Amino acid sequence: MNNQPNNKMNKRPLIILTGPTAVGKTALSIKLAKAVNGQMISADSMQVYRHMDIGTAKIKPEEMQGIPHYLIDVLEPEEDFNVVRFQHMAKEALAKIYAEGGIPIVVGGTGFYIQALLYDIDFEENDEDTTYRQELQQLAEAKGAEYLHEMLKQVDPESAQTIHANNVKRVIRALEFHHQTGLPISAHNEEQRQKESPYHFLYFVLNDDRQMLYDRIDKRIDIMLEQGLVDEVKELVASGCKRDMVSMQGLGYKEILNYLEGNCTLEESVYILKRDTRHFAKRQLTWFKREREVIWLNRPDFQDDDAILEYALEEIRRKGIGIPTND
RNA sequence: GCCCAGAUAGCUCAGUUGGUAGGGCAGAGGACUGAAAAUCCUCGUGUCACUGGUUCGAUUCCGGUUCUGGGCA
Repeated sequence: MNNQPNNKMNKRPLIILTGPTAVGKTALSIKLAKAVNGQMISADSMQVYRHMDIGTAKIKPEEMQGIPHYLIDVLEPEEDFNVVRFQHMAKEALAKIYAEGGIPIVVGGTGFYIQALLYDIDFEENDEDTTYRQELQQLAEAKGAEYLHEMLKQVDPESAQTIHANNVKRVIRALEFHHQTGLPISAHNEEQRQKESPYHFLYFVLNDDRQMLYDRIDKRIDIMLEQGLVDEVKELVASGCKRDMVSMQGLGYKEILNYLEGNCTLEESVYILKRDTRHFAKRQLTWFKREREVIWLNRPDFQDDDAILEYALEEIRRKGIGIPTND
């Protein structure tokens, strides 16, 4: 029955539990970890930051129920965070979990990070010298997006074709990549796309009816406000956080910041926050839809979380990932 | 009760010097390989309130009706 090549049997197990924001990943992840002897690795670009609890809907220590969580509360809001850093830290966590004989569960909604870890994408490490990037940024501001896109056309016409001129961030990265390696990023990406995962994995995506999801997002934001989101942002500002920091790009932070700076009323900023969070959820779903080998867990198909868990456990057993039984 | 102004896409409005209409927002779809909770792309037919009339033809002009604002008694 098992016609997988032998090397696959040597791959280490990895369980991913993701889905759009506010779908209920955290609660399910705890149940899953308990059933599987799992340990959490957070794939969330904002929950890494300390002092950002309410706006990121971060899991509370008591909710962890003793299950180790990696990559939560490990950086100060002033620090930069990105995929490469995530990849490093996540790999370290993986090593520890494997050493202890646990099963890693990657939980979080940042699809790009999950992909980077799952397929061990090579980002062609270079020193964190960002001067060229800054130069390009200034160039874009001074001469316009088209100008940069023209530059890209010269060195990497293929990328120029796929990357829209208005998408300045990606045009800059493509130029930077070429500047650092002398190679077109298009070729590099194509190469990475072929990669097979080094893990024996299961990729679960928890989803819900769209309207349900949107209602839950609205409700969750109202709760965040009640819990003191505005004060949380005020404190961050008081401790020196500025809007150009990576952490302050998080939903809930940049909008409230806008209100605190007097650019709009609180009501307006909450309206925008809800709307942009909905848009974000949609973008997350678009990402997961095109990922390979994904197992969808659609809430309307199940009675409750326990039913979802049962189904997920079945899949895990079928995949042959060891579930130690305590009974 | 009278006068005035409106009634056009889910919301908010523009427009048609009469030839059945379009922005913004919402919403939907997509891209993404060192900012990713970021960044970017694509998608708009709706009894133009209802009803008579004028007209080859009315959402557009005229009359009436209903509703919504505002004003006057």
